[in-house]
Amino acid sequence: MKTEEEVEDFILNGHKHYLRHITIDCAIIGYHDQQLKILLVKWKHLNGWGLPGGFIMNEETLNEAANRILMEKTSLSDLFLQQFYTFGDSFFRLSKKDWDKDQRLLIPIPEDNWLLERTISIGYYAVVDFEKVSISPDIFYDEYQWCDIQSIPELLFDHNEMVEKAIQTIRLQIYHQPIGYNLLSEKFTLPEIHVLYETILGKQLDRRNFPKKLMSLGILKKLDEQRSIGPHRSPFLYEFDKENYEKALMEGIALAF
Amino acid sequence: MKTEEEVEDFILNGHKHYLRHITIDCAIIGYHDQQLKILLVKWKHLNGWGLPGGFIMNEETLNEAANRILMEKTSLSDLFLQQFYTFGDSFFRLSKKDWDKDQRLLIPIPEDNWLLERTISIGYYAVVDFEKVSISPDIFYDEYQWCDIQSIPELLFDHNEMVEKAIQTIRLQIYHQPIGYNLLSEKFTLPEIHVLYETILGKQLDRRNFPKKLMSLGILKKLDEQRSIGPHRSPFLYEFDKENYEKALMEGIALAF
DNA sequence: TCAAAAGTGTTATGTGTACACCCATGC
DNA sequence: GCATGGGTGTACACATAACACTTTTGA
Repeated sequence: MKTEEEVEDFILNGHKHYLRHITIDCAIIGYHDQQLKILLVKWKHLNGWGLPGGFIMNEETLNEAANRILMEKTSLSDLFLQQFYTFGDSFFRLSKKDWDKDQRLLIPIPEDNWLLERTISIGYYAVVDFEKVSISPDIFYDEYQWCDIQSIPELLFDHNEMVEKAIQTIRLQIYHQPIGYNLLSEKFTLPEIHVLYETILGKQLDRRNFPKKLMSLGILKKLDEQRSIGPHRSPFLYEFDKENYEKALMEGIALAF
Repeated sequence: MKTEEEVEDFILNGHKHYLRHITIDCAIIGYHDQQLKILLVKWKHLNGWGLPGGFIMNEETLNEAANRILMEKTSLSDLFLQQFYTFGDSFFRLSKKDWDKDQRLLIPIPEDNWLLERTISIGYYAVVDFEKVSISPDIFYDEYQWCDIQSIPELLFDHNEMVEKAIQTIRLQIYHQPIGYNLLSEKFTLPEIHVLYETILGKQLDRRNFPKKLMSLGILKKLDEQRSIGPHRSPFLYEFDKENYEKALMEGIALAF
């Protein structure tokens, strides 16, 4: 959606192609270099920050919609996307949207437009390498930022609650969901995956116990290669044991409700 | 909704009072006398069984809607209701509803009526004592049954998937959510809560380890009373330690996403 | 030879699991 | 006294957590 005509059509006729009252919002957690960040976008006409989101098309599954929205915002596809909760209880979700009249959209949204109706939002999360993500500008969002997870500002609507719940969920699922597939190269060293898990969990993990745990879960396979990393001892390379990880994933899905 | 006029108004004007495209379906698990059952209703005009459900009113939170729907179907209130997943990916949820033309409703549903639109459904579960539930007949459901959890027939739409996921969730959350508050009288014996947990989990639990676990979680309080149960030793009475259970619940909510 | 980073094993502690015998009650 | 069901404790296996020294590498 780039041109003025497309936006006008979306505002006036979107309700013919998208389901009303339902949105998907994505908590896109970015990891790079021992930092955990979340992708925030600035809503042009609202002058505030929030999560990227969108509507579901008539002939699209939820999963497809979440992937499409993620693709549109980050240009990444085939990520591990996970539904974590559906939000409809907060004060902001109870009434029609009373958006700032001082809208800076190309065309104003008419009163009683479908975009102003009350929405229920389904939350999905993804964990990505934020160095590899290129944000596509969108007509509704004019800025974005990777915001440190520790210092999230006040967000629009109930998006703070969403972020909190997304991070809780990721931390609970990290040993049973393939978080990490998209963050590490195919072969990686123990220290790499170690700091990744430390960063996501927000706490230190013992350097000797950590590989034991991963090995006992059977999701890691030690390779016979080492990586040369300068004036230091060469660490061994590992890869995910796909077969076993799939199995853990199945049990994890049972865990994930 | 009882009279013909009310139904006609619901069909023709419901979209003014309810959110379109979103439903709530309730997996109401019933327990009594070591049996686990699920409440199924027969949809009059579809000639098939499914879960009771309903739409969300314009000014209602999801939680309120789920409670209202449960109240309407079971006449029980103040239950522990828990959202467990939102369903929108199955084949049945992708297209408009192509309901049997041979409708046995009082008035036929017009083509392009809001009730025939595609819906996303938010699943909630509750666990109740099925002996204490009196089902209110509904104009859309003409029969109901408490169906044994082991032998669930083929249900309408994706409701089999919902039931499965609901039971998975309950089993995962049983030690951290106040499942049981509504099933046992205020004071109960160890054997009573023991068979309850065995029934829900579908497996045997060691009679000596089980109380240890509940005690170590701190959710149980032993009382100084015993109950006389005929020609046997009198079992001690217990009650839930409300304060500690609330605390467990808080952590459980974090667990429950 | 030095600095930086990787590798590795043992012990203590707690948690989960398996298991069998005695006690109380009413008939 | 007997049948029925309730109550209790111990031993073992396993997982988790704490902890420090040695090896490799390249400059």
